[in-house]
Amino acid sequence: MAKHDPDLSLLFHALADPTRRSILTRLAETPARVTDLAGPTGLRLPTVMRHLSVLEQAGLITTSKDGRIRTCAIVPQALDPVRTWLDEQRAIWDARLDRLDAFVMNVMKESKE
Amino acid sequence: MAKHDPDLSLLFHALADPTRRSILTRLAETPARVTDLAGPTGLRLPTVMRHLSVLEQAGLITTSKDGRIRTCAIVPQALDPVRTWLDEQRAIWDARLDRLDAFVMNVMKESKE
DNA sequence: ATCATGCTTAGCCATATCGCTAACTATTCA
DNA sequence: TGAATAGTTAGCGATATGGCTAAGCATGAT
Repeated sequence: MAKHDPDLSLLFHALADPTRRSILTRLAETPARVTDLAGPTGLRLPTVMRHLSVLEQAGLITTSKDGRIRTCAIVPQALDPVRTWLDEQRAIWDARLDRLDAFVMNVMKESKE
Repeated sequence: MAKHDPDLSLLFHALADPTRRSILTRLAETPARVTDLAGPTGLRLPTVMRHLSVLEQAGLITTSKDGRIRTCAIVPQALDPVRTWLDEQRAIWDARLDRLDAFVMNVMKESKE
């Protein structure tokens, strides 16, 4: 069985949370402070901090601190591995579509029990 | 903040595990029985079963039982929402790239402390 | 009828996740 | 200097995750 990129696990896991996806969407608009990000979520600061740290460890955002203010911004190319994996899978999956179609037909026939 | 598709959470979460991605890759080759999938992973059957159930709930695979044998197959279009989300994000992220570039320059300057 | 095969269920254990509060540090403003 | 602001750290509790074993239940072969 194929070896699989650990980075992909981090990325997918980071993207699996709705709050984190909101944060990303918000950051796509413009960089923002931690407090700015906490506001719309209705979550407490430490909670948001943790989400940010997950996003940062996955490489999806960068943060930098100026005085007491930490500013967060997306890292656009961070989604590239995900896109690549998706493209690879689509290529393989589509290549087998004919075989799969036959199988699905079989399944549908069988599941009429 | 935008509302986010719960299906995406299921999909991303299902994809976040290397074992599950291996299973998907294996299934892309050809449909397989549960035992066939368990073999290469080195995991026990109940463990594999759980992974399969996660994949099935995310809509990534279908399974059907013929006699005592359960056969699993990928659902090719299941990745579509992921791809759509990725495309949307890229559109937004790229649209802000100019602004972001300016910000990143700023960050790099600041982080030279 | 019996036995092996293939899957399924129940349940245990260790760890991770996601939310919180409380308390702390560090900056900025008055 | 003192107080407000922005973030951080520590740690709690409930739940989810990912692995396992043991035992159960069908089905297929002898």
